[in-house]
Amino acid sequence: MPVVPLTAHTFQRRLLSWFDAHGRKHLPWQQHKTPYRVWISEIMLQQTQVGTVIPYFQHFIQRFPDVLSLAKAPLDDVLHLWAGLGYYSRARNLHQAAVMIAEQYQGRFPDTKDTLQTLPGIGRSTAGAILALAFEQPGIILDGNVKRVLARLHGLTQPINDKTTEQTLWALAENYTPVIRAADYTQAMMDLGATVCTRSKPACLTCPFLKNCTAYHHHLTACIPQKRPAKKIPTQEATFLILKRGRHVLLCKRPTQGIWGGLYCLPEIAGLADSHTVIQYCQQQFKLLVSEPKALNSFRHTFSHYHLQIHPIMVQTKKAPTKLMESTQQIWYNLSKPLAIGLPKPIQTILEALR
DNA sequence: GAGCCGTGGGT
DNA sequence: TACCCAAGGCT
Repeated sequence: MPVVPLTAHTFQRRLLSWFDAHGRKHLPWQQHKTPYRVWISEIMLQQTQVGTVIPYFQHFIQRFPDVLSLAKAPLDDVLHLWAGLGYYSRARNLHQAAVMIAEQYQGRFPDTKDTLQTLPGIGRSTAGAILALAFEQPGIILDGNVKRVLARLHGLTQPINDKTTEQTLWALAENYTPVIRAADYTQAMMDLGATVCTRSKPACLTCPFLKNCTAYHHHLTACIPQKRPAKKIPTQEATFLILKRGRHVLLCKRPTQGIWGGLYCLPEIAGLADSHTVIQYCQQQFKLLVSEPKALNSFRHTFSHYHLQIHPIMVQTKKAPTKLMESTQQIWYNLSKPLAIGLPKPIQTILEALR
């Protein structure tokens, strides 16, 4: 039994019919749809699951309901609402893009592909998504969902991240993208990938393209998309210093580049530091005399490209904070009155335990 | 262009 | 446990 061929027009018609019956239409960013809300959701959804994004989206929109409110806000406020979501360059880029829209486009959201792609954080696929979802233009998306659907439909067994495979997929995505109902089509492709053509255990028997799917007919569904060779990630160790003065804890702002860029963190000593090293460090870095350090339970935090074994160690000081020591780079964080700043997830957890 | 950039859920 | 990877983009 051969695979039934499919024209672009038939694909569109059947996908849209499926969407009308089974698509998602009640996600928060689909209500009161504006380019701004679509943009925020698309950035949050980069490499992040829908269920994780929803509460962040609600809080973010409540605090920054439009581009101008976002542009006017301090970056620390933005990072505060982003804290825990990860990939913090997204938040920094979002803020910078909001400033650009306010200053260069008079607060009017850009509506062309090329202009959108000049904004930091918006690449080819996100630009296509915004065009389609917010402006009903035939923007082309190629995210993980679309790649999986198209690769299976066409039986592409090559590694999904190959350059040539990528080009093939963009061409296929363009071929299928309709001129009308661009928003529904785009949402439908993502919904099909997210709810039917899932990575594991796809619901092929409910798929509108069952008869047309090369992967299904050749029993290749489980092999497509082919997973890239897994690279093992290294483990690093660091000592995180919990430097307490009464109800205050010392936090340092991290540099913009690198992990947790722009967020506030506990002072960090590379490797596993012993008591003597910690006392010496406090004296040299902060001019503080501290009590005998007390090591807390070590735990592991995993990033996208390495593990970090964290060794928290607590010390106390009685010295009053000086004006010299308080700066935007270095703050005494009041455990009883949390500031609106960005804190990495493991730091949130540690501070929470101290409350 | 390959490495960098977070976190949580699924298996 | 360990590994995969999710509505990617930037350098």
